Amino acid sequence: MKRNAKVSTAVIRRLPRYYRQLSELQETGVVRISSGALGKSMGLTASQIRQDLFCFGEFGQQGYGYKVDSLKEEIGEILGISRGHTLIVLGTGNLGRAIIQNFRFSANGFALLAAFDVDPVVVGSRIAGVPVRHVNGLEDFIAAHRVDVGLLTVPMAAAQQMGDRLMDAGVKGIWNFTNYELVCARPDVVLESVHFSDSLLTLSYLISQREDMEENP
Amino acid sequence: MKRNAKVSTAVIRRLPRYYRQLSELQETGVVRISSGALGKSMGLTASQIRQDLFCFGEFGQQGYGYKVDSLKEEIGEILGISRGHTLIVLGTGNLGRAIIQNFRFSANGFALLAAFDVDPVVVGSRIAGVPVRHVNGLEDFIAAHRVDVGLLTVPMAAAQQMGDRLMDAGVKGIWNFTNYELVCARPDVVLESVHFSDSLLTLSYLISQREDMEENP
DNA sequence: TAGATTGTTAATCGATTAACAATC
DNA sequence: TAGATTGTTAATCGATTAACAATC
Repeated sequence: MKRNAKVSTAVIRRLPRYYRQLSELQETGVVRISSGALGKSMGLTASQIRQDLFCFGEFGQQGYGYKVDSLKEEIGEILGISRGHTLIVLGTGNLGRAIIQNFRFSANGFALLAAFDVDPVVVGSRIAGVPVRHVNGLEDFIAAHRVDVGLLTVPMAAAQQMGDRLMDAGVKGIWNFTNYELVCARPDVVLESVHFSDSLLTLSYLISQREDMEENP
Repeated sequence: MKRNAKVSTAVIRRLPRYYRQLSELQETGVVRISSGALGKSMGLTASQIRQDLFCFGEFGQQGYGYKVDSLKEEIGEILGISRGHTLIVLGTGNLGRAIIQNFRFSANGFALLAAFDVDPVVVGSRIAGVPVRHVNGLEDFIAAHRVDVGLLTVPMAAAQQMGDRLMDAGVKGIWNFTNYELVCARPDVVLESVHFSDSLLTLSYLISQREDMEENP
């Protein structure tokens, strides 16, 4: 790795896309790829890709391009996939349960240690092998284990309170799936939110534009 | 509305956030807000907010600010919330089921008409009141009803095929929750993807940066 | 070698910020 | 009225694109 100084969020947000695209190329059996071809497959320019990678070092060979395997590996390293990150899930409602059962945490370098809930019916059980504990024991658990991230799938009304407890207990990041705009005062905690409704409303806007265009062409 | 000519995606992505923030202010009983205060609560500058709104018209009053109610209403209108959009869900696995049961479609101006699956066990049943039909009848259903959006929660391997069927059947947009990078050749169809792993990997990167900083301060 | 493609600097473009007259 | 805050244009900043020497 090279300069790294102040990588823009635009670049950071593209890194996972590169990683995903390279994984798909790898599965398809593609061994090498040029910045031009990679860009075309992702809707980016060759320049942009070379500029993005330039933030982190030199990963290609002149006249040849990039080896899919090793570029994927390098980007995975940059993303911290091999750092052994851990997380816990707060809230085992439909969404929490779905994520626990479906999401390939290990493919993203995360180990899911436990889930937490208040419902006595689920506390003590396991979901896809993951033990469900009572939220009362949250702080003790975090103190006893290294927990990097807390995933929030609690009801909106409980989001801020649970987020605060996670931050106070010392997690490094919060992955927020509630539709609540979490307030995070601590500069040492990273907040990443997945807002389904933001996504759907964006789609709604774009569709509405098309509808208008069809009316007044 | 005023000029509207070429609104950048950066602005479009902020519109749902404005809408969400204004909704929260409304619930808190806030009646008026200035661009400065709204910006502060969202981590934006006053200038940026005024510039964003300027794309669509004049919604405030000099010396006063914006009425929370009416600004929310206006932005909702821009987003197309009152257009009576409709959607169907493809795939009633854990994630599809969770979204059907939890997501407030109507709060975002969408009506969920039906879900589709191949599993004979669920076909014919209802999930949260939504009828589950067999995928074989997909095209007939879309031909018979107005379906604006197809939500994809099918297995990754089926994503492209189902996406193509939706596009061929004439939906205006696809809301993709699979981790597959859908290829959308049609310029008249809008593609919006929610990639959980992109989000987690971004978080992973940012956490890793903090970890490095703590090692070499 | 010749052709291809990178790494990297410079030029362009677009988005954000600043400024301020208009006006509530 | 005086103070506040908008709408809107101009200035700045940052991200994307272009260009090209280096080199595989």
